[in-house]
Amino acid sequence: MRYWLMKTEPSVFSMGDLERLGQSEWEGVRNYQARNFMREMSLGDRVFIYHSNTAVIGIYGIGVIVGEAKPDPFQFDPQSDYFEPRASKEKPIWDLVTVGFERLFIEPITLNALKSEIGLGDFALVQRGNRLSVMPVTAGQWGIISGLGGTV
DNA sequence: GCCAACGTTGGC
DNA sequence: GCCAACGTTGGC
Repeated sequence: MRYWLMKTEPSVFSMGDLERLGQSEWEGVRNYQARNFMREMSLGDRVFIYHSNTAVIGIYGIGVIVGEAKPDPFQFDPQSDYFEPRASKEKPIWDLVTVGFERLFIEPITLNALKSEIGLGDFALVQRGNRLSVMPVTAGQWGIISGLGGTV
């Protein structure tokens, strides 16, 4: 089993939405590196769910991969913001995975807390200018982050 | 709302 | 293949 982190803007889709729905397809990823990471995901992989562009930025809970990568149907929909004119059903470009709800933290693990944790210097999320919306988390990083709270 | 950092596009 | 221009991300 591997570990990951996925970002979301809570005004679009939040950890609370995931809890309410039980699971959700993670459409709209339009970055090749992020897509390639999604293709590496396996059933049962754990995912930190991170809220960006919000008042309290940080990790709000844990999800689990319940559906592996498959073509994102929104790329075929001209009415969608996620439409991709270069894609066809024969040659899709973008994928999505399905994320299931596992746990909502009582309090988020804030970006500030992650940044001040000495053992997380190599973590892509806390490096300057990082814009990747899907990234791997090592088992060591997962352990450190889990120890920062949230699960209490 | 600002703007630095970054990925993508497209002309050459 | 280079790289300037452009659009987007995301913290502040």
